[in-house]
Amino acid sequence: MMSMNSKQPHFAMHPTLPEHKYPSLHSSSEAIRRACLPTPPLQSNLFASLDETLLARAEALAAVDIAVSQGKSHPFKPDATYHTMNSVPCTSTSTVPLAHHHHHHHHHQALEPGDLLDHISSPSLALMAGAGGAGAAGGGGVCDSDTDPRELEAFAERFKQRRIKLGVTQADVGSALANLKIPGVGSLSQSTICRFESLTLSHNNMIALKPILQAWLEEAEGAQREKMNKPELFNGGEKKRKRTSIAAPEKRSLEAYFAVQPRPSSEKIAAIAEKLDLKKNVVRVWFCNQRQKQKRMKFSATY
DNA sequence: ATGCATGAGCC
DNA sequence: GCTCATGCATA
Repeated sequence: MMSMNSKQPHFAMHPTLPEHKYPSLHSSSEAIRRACLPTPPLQSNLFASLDETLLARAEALAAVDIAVSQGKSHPFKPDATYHTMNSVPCTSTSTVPLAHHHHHHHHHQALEPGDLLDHISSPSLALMAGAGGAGAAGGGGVCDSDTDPRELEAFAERFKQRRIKLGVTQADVGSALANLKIPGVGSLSQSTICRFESLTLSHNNMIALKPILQAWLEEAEGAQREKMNKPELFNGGEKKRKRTSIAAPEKRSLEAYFAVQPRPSSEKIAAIAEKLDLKKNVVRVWFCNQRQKQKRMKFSATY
């Protein structure tokens, strides 16, 4: 039990595993999905022309899309990307939570064919059968059932319901985590709690957060029971970041490009940025976020 | 609930 | 420059 060394400053997911997010079940389709992605290393040269073709087609599609959608041209300067961040770590007050630890495998731009086989080194692949029992040392051990997408989904749902029953908001949960005093665990934002409940996090992220939220839930329910038993004792009771908004027409174009080339080179990003009149960095980040979005559990259709 | 962004760690 | 975890701002 507890294959992953999930403890460490925070929770370090796959420690030394070379790659691979989806443990067992759907690893195959995941692998297939990735395998379908183009862009092997050498592609730059060999496929340069092909790429251009694809790009052109995407552009054409996008152009048509834009033209047809509405005569409306750029409603405003999308380039208004303010990095207006005052370098001051304003909210850092309680934001010293789980640092980001990634092991980070790197399929670079190429996807290892080994994806299909890498499960041979999977950590908790062993016994998946007895999923039911799930002794799961509540402490933090990660047993097989913890990596089962269905179990995660079920837990997320139970979590939300019990959280609501406790009359606690997502934001409350996030800040309350810091009181758990779990080494390496600080607070989390409402966003993250929300994403956990809606499964819009990566599979690994879900696995890492589950034990923490489970610990909070158990403690919160325990505390409430305490109150129930002794009601008498406990009665009563810089500049901000501006979010860039990409207009619908531009967004449709980006999606068209993405469908053809999810990982455009720096040059292509620049070209796209110019055509859409967006800042290059905005376009780059958009692609990054789009890729990340594809990896969210919810969209990892495989089970 | 979700779009755009930052930053860490790695290549 | 990428991935990944995460968050602020906002619809």
